[in-house]
Amino acid sequence: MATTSISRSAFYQYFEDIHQLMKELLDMLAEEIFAAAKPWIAGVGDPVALTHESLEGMVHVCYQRGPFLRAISDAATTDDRFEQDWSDFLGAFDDAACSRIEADQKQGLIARFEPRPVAFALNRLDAHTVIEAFGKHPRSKPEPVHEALVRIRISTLYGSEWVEKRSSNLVRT
Amino acid sequence: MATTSISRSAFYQYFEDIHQLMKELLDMLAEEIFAAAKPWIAGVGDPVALTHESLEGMVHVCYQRGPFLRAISDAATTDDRFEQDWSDFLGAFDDAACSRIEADQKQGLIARFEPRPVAFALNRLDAHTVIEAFGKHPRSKPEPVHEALVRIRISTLYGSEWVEKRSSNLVRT
DNA sequence: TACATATCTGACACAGTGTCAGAAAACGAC
DNA sequence: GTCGTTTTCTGACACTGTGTCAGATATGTA
Repeated sequence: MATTSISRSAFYQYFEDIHQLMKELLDMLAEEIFAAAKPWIAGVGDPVALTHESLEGMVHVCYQRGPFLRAISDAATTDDRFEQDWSDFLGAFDDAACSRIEADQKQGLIARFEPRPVAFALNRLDAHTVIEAFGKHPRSKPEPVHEALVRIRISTLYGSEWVEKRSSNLVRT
Repeated sequence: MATTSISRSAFYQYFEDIHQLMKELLDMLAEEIFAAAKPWIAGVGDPVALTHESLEGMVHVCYQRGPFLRAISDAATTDDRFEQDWSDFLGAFDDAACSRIEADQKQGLIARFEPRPVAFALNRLDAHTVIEAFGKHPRSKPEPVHEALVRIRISTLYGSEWVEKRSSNLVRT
């Protein structure tokens, strides 16, 4: 508040409390991130390419909004109510990733394993990697982060042979 | 303090401040976790088996100490000094994982990619998966978490073919 | 100008963290 | 036991962050 022109009291006329401020920021960010992740979540076509595309969008949004993302994630550790909101946000991604993995398993594209713990772990991977890499200035460069996330997700889900194939294709074109 | 028999003031005779309390807890936990992770970090032999062993130990320790781990991780988001301590702790793992990946790349066991971002991402994966899975009661079961972390790390580093091979071996024996 | 509505502010209350002088307890010598 | 010394503990205070509220100020309108 010290850096703004209005008083602390005036703030409470626009937001019920700090929790609600963070909640609205989270909702805005969630919308952007879901939109970016949509290709892999709901798209049709080569799932390896869709993974690449979704992670590219997700990394791009998080690179831009890094400090917001970090503030939101930090707030989740101090406010009991907001912790639930943050958990719901990540949980929605877990559900979506789970569904996609199950669908691809039925098509024989992904090996048969319990999807829930792997989806959970991969989502914590993405979330906390971008939070730590982009949350504080100076931020990491987005490209190496994107490449690492793509490599890990594709190796885990579709097989490591697709990682090198894809990168060599990209080099040739 | 309300749940203890001593006063708040007495606490400050044993610890300089809350930061120092968390720091000592972190140091204790770091020792346990480093010891558990040692096989893959510094061991010789089949790296796939060593990965499995290290993650088993790490998951076991974190399952037991989950609430402590979570408290420590949460403290890092509110205390500037402690944030640095936590960052150093994770950074030490990044360095160790980086070295191991580079060594295995020289031996041709791991594909040639930039090791730092992948090591960073895999460590955030492990850390925040166990924190969220084991940090709050009721805790998740450790076995599915371990299996997911093993699957992801082995697929990413040594190739996804080793995941199924290993699990089929384990079924037969 | 006068009234009504919208917006803002200072003062207060309460919780969390750290400090400090002095009280209480433990110990040792006689 | 009773001093004197050292260790340990406590209540009161100071400072910061969060939220509330009555009343002041600004804005719009007839």
